[in-house]
Amino acid sequence: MLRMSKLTDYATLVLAQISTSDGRLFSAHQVAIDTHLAQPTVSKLLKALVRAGLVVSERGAQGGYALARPPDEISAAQIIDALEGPVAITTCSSGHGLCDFESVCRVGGAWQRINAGIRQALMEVSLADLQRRAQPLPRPNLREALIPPSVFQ
Amino acid sequence: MLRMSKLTDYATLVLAQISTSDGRLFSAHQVAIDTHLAQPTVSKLLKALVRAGLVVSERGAQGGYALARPPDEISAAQIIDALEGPVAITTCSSGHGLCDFESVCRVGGAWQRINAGIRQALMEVSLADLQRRAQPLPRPNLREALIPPSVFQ
DNA sequence: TTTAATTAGTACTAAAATAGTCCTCTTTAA
DNA sequence: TTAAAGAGGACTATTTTAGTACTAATTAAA
Repeated sequence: MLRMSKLTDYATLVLAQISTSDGRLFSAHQVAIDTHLAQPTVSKLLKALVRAGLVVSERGAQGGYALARPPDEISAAQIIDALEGPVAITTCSSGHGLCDFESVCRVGGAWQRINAGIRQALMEVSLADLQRRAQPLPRPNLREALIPPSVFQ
Repeated sequence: MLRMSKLTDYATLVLAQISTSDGRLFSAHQVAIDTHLAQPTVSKLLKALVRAGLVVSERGAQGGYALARPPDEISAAQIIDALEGPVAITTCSSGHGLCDFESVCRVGGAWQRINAGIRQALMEVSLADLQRRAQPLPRPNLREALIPPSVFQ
């Protein structure tokens, strides 16, 4: 189904929520209220987003979270990576030649190259884009992604 | 992780294998041997591919499977759909407004539109493309997918 | 007409991934 | 000193996915 996990979807909501800050920090508690997500889930998401560097945190009373940089400098690919690790549509595309079927595989790296194309397109979509309703998003050119480099030289 | 299931990956191998036919039918048994996949798995895949109309079958002794049409008329999107149902990267993007968070959702249909862009790109990639090693693949233009239709009128 | 090869359909089981929660520790403002 | 926060990790339950098995239907050929 080529799907993203629910948590990544939630993370987008969380990021969009804290992007509305006027400079103050958002506590996980407040974000949970605003997004209607359960607080433990929100905490988990925010911790992952901090680890990925998309969000900064301050500990202690009056602590909380804020975006690490403006919404137009946070890409959809980074959001997905933060929650799920690098985008990879097949087992072998995330691996390093560990595929059992390599000797008989007739589809070579095609899915990997498709994956790279999608990933590149997702890098060009920002959180700001995601928040803009009915706004343009890049459509990956997967066919181009399969053209061997020599064609361009 | 935006991933495809293993079975979809296998299905690509299976399709590539039967595309080598010189007109004869491939039995599930033979495909299993050629691809090094377990036969029950191959059977399951082929049944799904028949149901999706990508492959045709003949029952009975000497029966077997063949591609329903040439490899360049079978798209990557169709292969994924056959095994996993329509591509949808988030729960809400596959649904029909059943999302619990709709009232507070600040990201509207952005992921859905990204999904549509990826899907469109995958429709432009054929089985023949997947078999060609190091060949071009369309890269979806997701940014364009987010442009509201009015912009084009 | 019988048999063997072969697909169709469905149900089931086991394994893996995902979602969600909880607990303990650390930090910091009041 | 206390209470409000985040950090880190462990754990459980649920859902999804992969894989297998069984039975029925179909057809060529002996």
